[in-house]
Amino acid sequence: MYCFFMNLKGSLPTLILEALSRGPSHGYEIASNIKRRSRGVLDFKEGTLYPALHTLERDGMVSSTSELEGGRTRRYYTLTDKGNLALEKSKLEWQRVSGAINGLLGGAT
Amino acid sequence: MYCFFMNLKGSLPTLILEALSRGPSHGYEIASNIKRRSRGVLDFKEGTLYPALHTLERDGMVSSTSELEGGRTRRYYTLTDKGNLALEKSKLEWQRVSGAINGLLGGAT
DNA sequence: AAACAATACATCGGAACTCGAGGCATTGCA
DNA sequence: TGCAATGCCTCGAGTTCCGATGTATTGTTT
Repeated sequence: MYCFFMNLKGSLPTLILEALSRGPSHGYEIASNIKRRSRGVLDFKEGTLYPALHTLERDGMVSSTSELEGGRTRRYYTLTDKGNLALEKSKLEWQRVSGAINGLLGGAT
Repeated sequence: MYCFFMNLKGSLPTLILEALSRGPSHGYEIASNIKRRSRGVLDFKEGTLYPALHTLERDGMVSSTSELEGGRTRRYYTLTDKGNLALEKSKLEWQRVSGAINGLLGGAT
């Protein structure tokens, strides 16, 4: 049964920032939170998530500290002011674009 | 001012099929209709549109006939039954995914 | 008449996003 | 002992999209 993916390229950075706006977190936790809170609809893989986190840090959207907890290495990410600003902008952009698509797919003229 | 693109990878084929569900049309007209009906928010370029149309035809979602009108060559595309089915599926998928993102960006738990 | 925008098609290279596969290591449960 | 879950990472491949470029006609403006 043919169906387009609707990958929503570019939504992951925004979703990561949104997750971090609730407080510092680490990669694995961010991914599982997005999956859980979307009831499994949004399920980004590790090969996508970690590079995205690195890019966000490179661009100053998040900062990170590596910590050792219970034998496991965790890299905790924190939202920066710049990242918070980008989050707000991206939320508006999402509303703008998804609203437009809804208008077309919903049947508006 | 940093802001993520929200390219919405994969939405163009669905938008094309939706445009064709209103009747046969040609590439240039499909693009301008999407732009006009979305009030400029959705503005896919030619380098994106024409390859997408070719892929849709290759996959049997649309069929085309080349016609000469007023000196201009126009390739008219028509939605096939397969394309119509894919459109319905993709609409549901869009609601599923965009709804999930709305849930996260809107502040739901 | 010349210049230009709009219409109309197409292809190509590069950038960006995502996945799958693979690698490495620890904890905890069966 | 084996296996799932946790936790990090990288690499290659596929897909989408844009910008640039090319070709050609129509209609408007200067």
